[in-house]
Amino acid sequence: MDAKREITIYDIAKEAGVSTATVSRILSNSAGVKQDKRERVQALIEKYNFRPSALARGLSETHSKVIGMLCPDVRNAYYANLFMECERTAFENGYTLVLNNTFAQESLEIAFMEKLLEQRVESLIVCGGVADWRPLPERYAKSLERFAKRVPVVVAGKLDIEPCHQVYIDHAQAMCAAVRHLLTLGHRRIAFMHGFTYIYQTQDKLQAFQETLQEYGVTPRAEYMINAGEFDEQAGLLGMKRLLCLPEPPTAVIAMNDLMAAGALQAVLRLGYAVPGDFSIIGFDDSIITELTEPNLSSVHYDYVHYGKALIQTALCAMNGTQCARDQVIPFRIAVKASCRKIDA
Amino acid sequence: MDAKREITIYDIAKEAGVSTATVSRILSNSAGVKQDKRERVQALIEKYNFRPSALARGLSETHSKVIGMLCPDVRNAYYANLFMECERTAFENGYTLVLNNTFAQESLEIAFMEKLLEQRVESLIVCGGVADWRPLPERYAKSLERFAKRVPVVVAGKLDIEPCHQVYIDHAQAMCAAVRHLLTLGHRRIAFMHGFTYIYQTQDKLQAFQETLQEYGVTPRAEYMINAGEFDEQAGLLGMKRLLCLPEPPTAVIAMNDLMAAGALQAVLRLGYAVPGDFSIIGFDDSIITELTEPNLSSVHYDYVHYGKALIQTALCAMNGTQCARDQVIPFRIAVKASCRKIDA
DNA sequence: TTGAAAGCGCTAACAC
DNA sequence: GTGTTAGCGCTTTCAA
Repeated sequence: MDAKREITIYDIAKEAGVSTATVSRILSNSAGVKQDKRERVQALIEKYNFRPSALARGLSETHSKVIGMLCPDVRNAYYANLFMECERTAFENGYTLVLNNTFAQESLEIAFMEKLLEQRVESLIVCGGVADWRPLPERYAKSLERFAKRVPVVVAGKLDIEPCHQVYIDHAQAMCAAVRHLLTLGHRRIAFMHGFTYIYQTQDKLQAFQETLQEYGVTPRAEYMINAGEFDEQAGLLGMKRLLCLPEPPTAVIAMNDLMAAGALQAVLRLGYAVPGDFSIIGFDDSIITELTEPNLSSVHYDYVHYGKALIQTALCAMNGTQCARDQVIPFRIAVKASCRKIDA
Repeated sequence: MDAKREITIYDIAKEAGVSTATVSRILSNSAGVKQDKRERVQALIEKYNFRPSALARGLSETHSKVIGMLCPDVRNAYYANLFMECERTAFENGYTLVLNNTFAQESLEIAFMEKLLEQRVESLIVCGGVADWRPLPERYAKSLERFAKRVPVVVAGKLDIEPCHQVYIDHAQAMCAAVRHLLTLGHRRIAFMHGFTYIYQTQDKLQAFQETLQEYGVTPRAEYMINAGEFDEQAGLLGMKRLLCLPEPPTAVIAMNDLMAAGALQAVLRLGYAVPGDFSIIGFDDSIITELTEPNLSSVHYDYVHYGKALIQTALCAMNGTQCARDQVIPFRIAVKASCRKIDA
């Protein structure tokens, strides 16, 4: 299995009695090859199950036909969705998408970037991770900047590094919509449960949360804005417990994402309360998680198909030098499910 | 950004006044290069942020340092877990893992296999998808067999294609454990909700389910073995509804996976019953899903770290010709959470 | 310790 | 239409 050399274009050419150029032409399906030769070569290709080496081809054509992608953790449904959709469009365009999980560790992100650079990816898609931190670590910014000088990088999120393209969700607007949704349902005591504040999304949402409330004449209360630390279900559960202990608990809570919303839901149920009977909950991402809990969670929905497509298409454009917008905003909408109810004011 | 040629080893060699061989030696950190040259070259590498082309290197060394992986859908937590762990060990060993989502579509799987072949992956990890079908589609078997003739393929599951290695869970034993767990809790009316029966896991579990019950003097009932079609939460929900309509519903149900278990849980709750008060539910995979529902779902747990490591290590062994077991079984255990309770017989 | 040069497998001028 | 040949960027003998 090991000793045997891979069969090459030379072998095929020789046995078919043609030149390698002819075989190459047939491989790339270019016109101008006599039918008989074409058939003879095809037969040989079948016979030996010959597949041209992408390495050699890439070296020769000086392009790898691969796009790199960085995300903190595909186990997170949000990134899994993005990856899927990106892979789909990349594949449709003849590209391979190589994904790396960075766990939002700066050194790992940089290490993967170096590796992707060596692999001569023709573009890089950065989803979350250190790119979301504010302020941005200097070393990271430098790395990304250097990367962007060689091949286009498009960020799924906001990132003001000059040469990077950005495709993102307007979290402020999204938060605004979520708040309004709850206000419309009659809620006035609304809480926002977030995670670490060094993530720009947290900052944007936090600000929009307060502004929107004020806009509608509701004074934001400090005890209703809680930092749960992490962004997972455990944090959501703990955070919600804290809210429930308040002398005057909120009637509705907005969670930073579905994972935290699911945790919040558990906290409520465990204490014997009902959702949406006693408390309304809404999350962000509208991932599969919203369909797994009872009740199903209302959530801010993004069009992942569109999102993924935009990411890759932007990369494609940038790669072939076509003019394309440096910024793109992905629309969202409130996916109303069963976790929020109308209350009497 | 586009016109500029990538900097090469020649550029470095020239500017440093050494040969490319010397630069190459420095890149691979081989001994026997004078300190001064080494430093000069290093400086240049830094200066230009030079990264050797993996394409050229792969072509020259005739190995790509990449391993391919096929799975139906990373949005499924089970595959996401596997991928993560595989990526980790692959990376630790200097390999890149390229994942493709095949949606369990035969033609897509084959298309991706061809593509990976072209990329000269040094090994292939196949997780689920068409490989789980029984009988195995002939065209697929042929493709896989041809692939395996070139590079080692290791399957995360059972697959009796001669040259493939297998790392899998003993689903029969796992089912047996799940049944015994419920029997021990006093349940006698136990149901099993599965999906399509053309998946070998379904067949194995179904058989073990019946055998184990019989072994313990419980006669399996046809109406307690339901085929819900798909393997998702919707199927679980519908299937559970059917069970609840039975004149004599089961007191416990085993779901094919956590997704279906979550669906079953919803069905129970929506009809006003309690879990585990009125019904006990247990799933398979022990994915994050089990932590998102209330109550948390008991589930059959696999050690994903071990699983992923075994997959890659097997590939690594096979690649360098080291002797290694063709079959490996991954241990499991029952992760007891809150969805099953003891009942009086 | 170092360099020259021959590949690795493919593509794309360029010539016929 | 088809073949010759010069790269693509790196590694690795083989000599020096």
